[in-house]
Amino acid sequence: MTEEFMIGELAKRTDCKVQTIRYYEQIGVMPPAVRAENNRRMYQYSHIERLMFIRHSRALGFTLEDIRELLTLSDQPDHTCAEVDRIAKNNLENIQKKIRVLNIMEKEMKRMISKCEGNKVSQCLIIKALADHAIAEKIKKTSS
Amino acid sequence: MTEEFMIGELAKRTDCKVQTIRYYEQIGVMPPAVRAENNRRMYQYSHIERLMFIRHSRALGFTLEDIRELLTLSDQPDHTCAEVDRIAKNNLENIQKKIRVLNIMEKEMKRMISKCEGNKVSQCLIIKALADHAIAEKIKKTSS
DNA sequence: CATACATGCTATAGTAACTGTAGGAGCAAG
DNA sequence: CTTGCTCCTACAGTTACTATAGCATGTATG
Repeated sequence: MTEEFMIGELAKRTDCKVQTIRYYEQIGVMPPAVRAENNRRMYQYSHIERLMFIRHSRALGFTLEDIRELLTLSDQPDHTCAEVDRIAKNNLENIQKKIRVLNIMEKEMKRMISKCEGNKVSQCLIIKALADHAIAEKIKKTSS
Repeated sequence: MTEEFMIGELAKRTDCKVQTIRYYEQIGVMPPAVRAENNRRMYQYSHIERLMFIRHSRALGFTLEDIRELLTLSDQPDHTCAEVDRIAKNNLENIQKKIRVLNIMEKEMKRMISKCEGNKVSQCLIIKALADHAIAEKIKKTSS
């Protein structure tokens, strides 16, 4: 009745590497797989769903710790989703923090590259800029 | 004449942890420090410069491998700075790639959060979105 | 002079999220 | 019967640090 398949098939259907699936099982975000007689992991559709949830969440920047929590919460249908909301908002903030830092980096890199005129290293303005400037503090302020 | 100081002082003056300096020495981006009689690492002003170069470069997103190359190049004043340019441009591209991915993540996260109305987990649209949507492919396309 | 505290040393493990490899077993096709 | 594919376990490697253990040395204070 319920279609069963092995790890390679699950990997294909979720575009996730076999080792990654085994890793997820090991750290407990995927349940311990039921084994066939020959010791091979057997999966069903529900595992595709769960793994998809994990991969989508990862693609959105959630940590595996976040995902562990989200999965626990999604198993408690009557719980308020305030926790879910908190985790999601926290993730959004982290993303925005990274964007702010990267925007500064991008600006600085563009500035440095535009100034360099392809001379010798001794006159290279990129090298000079790296030795001199105070970008580190800017980023420190921004990311806090 | 030339002022000498120990690792803690170097750490303070560069805002870099002591362990990080030792780590940089270990992997060879900082030179093996000259040791005092009591085996302690002794530094001079030139080490501040070099370490600053490293920290600035790291703050701009260069990898330690990039930095290793940049340092080698900066020791060859007569070499053209074409290589420096290439490394810098590559770093800029990596930054821009990350920004593109993070912008998509941000948009998706905002959309998800805005839709959720603080109900029960069973109706939580964040959980539903994580189970369903196809953000992963978007990001895959973008980052390539 | 004794003691406490700060700083230094080495060596090793831990972090995040995988990815890759070694070495071996089972199974189908040619 | 051999080739090739997939599966298994267990462990090492990646990046850039950070932290810890256990010990030695140096300085300041009572």
